[in-house]
This record gives sequence, C-alpha cells and structure tokens, in this order.
Amino acid sequence: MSVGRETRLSAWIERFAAHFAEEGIPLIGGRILGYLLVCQPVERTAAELSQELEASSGSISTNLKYLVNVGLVSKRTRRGRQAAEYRINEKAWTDFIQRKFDAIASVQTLTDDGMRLLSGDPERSMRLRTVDNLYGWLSEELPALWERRPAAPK
Amino acid sequence: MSVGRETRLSAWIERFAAHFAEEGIPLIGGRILGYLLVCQPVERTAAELSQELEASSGSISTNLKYLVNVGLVSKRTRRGRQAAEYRINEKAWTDFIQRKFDAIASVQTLTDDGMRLLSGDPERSMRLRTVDNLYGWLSEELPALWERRPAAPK
DNA sequence: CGATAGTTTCAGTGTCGACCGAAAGGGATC
DNA sequence: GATCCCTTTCGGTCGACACTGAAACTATCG
Repeated sequence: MSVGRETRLSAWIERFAAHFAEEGIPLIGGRILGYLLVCQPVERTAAELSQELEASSGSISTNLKYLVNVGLVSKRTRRGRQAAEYRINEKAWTDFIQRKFDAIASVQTLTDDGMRLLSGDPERSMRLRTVDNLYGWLSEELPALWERRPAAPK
Repeated sequence: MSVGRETRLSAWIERFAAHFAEEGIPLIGGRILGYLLVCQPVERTAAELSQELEASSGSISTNLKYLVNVGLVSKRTRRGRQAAEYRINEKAWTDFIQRKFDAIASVQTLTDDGMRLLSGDPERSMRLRTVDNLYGWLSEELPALWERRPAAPK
C-alpha cells in the first residue's frame, strides 16, 4: 500500500527544512518556506501554519517576521479580515542567492586589506596572494554571471 | 603616533575571523586561518598558536583538527621533532569555495524531487517551478564557471 | 462597548556548541 | 626505562538561540 501524496509532501518539507537548517535558518522557518511553496491554496494565516506544522504560535510569529523581513514571504492584510495571510514570494529567491554571492565576494575586500598591510613584503604575502587572487576572480565573475540569470517566468 | 604593522595585522586577523565566524567557523578556527596566512615563518606548532592567539591548547587542538580535516591547513611531522608543524594550505581554498557552490547547487535535487511530487498539478507547482528554474540554472552555470577558474600561480 | 478571533510579546526552558584547563597519552632524548 | 615536552582527550562552564505557552495587544463584528 502506497503512501499518500500529502504524506510524501510533508516528508519533502522536512528535508527542505533540514537543508536550510544547515545554512542557519531555524527549522520552523524552513518548514514554513517548504510548506508555503507547495500548499493549496497558496495563502495561509499564522494560525493555520501553527496548526499544520505543529509549532507554537510564538515560533510561527518569530519566523514569519524573519521571513517577511528577508523578503521570502509576503504578508497581506485585508479589510474585513483580521487574520493576515502569508504566502511565498518566490521572486525573492534571486535576492536570497545574491546575498550568498555577495558574502563570498566580500571576502575580497578583506584579503585586499591584508595585501595592503603586507605590501613591500612579497615573500610574506605569497600565501595571501593566492587567496586574494581567487576571491578577486570571484568578485569579478559572480556579478557577471548573475547578470545573465534567466528572468523569472511571467 | 602610528600603530605598528603587527598590531594592525592582528586587528586584521580578528576581522578575518569575524567574517568566517558568520559562516559558522569557530572564532578560534578563523584566527588560526588568518594568522597562518600572514605569519613569518609560515609554519607554527600548536603550542605557538596557543600562545600567540591566546587560546587554550584544547581549543587549538580541536580547531586544527577541523581545519586539517577540511584541508585548509596541513600538518607536517618531522623525525626528531615531536611538535607537529602546521601551515596554511592555500591551494585548498578552491575546494572550500567549491563546497559552497555545491551546497547551492544541491538544492536543485531538492526542488526537483518536489516538482516530481507535484507532477500533474501545474497549478500547484507554479511556485516551486520558479525556484526550481533558478536552481537548475545555477547548477548548470556554477560548475561551468568553476571550470574557468584561474590556475593558482606556480 | 463587549465579545471574539487572531497575532505579537515575553519570560522561562532546554539544547547545543565553543571554549577552557587539567589530566591522560605518545614521542623523542638521555 | 625514565624523563621531558608537546598534543589530544575529556569533563565542566558559559552563553546563545530555538522553541514553548501564556499573557498582552489589536482588530473586527455584533
């Protein structure tokens, strides 16, 4: 007897959350992301998320605030409805990735400063130079690559 | 009155360590990396690192083990010398970056599995598709970019 | 205005990991 | 083999942070 689609989806959500937990995103935040990516309908209230993800209202609130803040989730309020609706903002994933790239490229300013401190001492700066060259190349290429990213469909 | 080069270097090491602390590398590990990148001579024993970075022998040992393990530092033992010598393995920085790229690209298998679970439900898979497309593109382009990386000098 | 339904805040709890320092372990020299 | 020196292991402490649940807050509707 095969397991249902919803069961497999919740297992998938858990894997999804586990991956981002390794990147420092709280488990519940990752679950929210995964859930909002596949739920039907697309919008959920905090209370619904709390129930379906079996997480306390406090955790949901904290993590929604964080996710809205980084743009991955958007909050919509409607007159006549006191409950706000949350949904995935899939467009924001590009910014999410870009921040990762920026973090990598930013090391170059660090190695660059180091090189400057060692200027006039080529012997000693050899090790740093290798690293600086790599990051220098990355901080050229990553933005260039990023320019070529495909436009999000419609 | 200007501060000495060594003073500025230790400030630089601290900045360096702080950056990688944000990426999840323990502070002391980051200090070791920064220090080994600029110290003269290039090799240090654990005891020396402990003294110069003002960290306990235990912390130094733990972090060296970790850094050697990921390849960023190499350990050399010599007959007639009981103290092992540690030095930066600047070549390994490329692997270090590559692991980051791999981590990004690996999300694609995740989103791909999700898409499969939602197959036959185009309406519902729209959100995931956007994300999947982005990661699909990345997992094509990042390895391609990586191929073009400059060779380390000599 | 009162009642209701939802969200946010906050204090408290538990877990995890970095760090320390002392004790144990292992080579090297005599 | 005994001694010395250095490294690793290990128990313990501390601080950070995710999470909870109850209380405070806010908004809507009767």
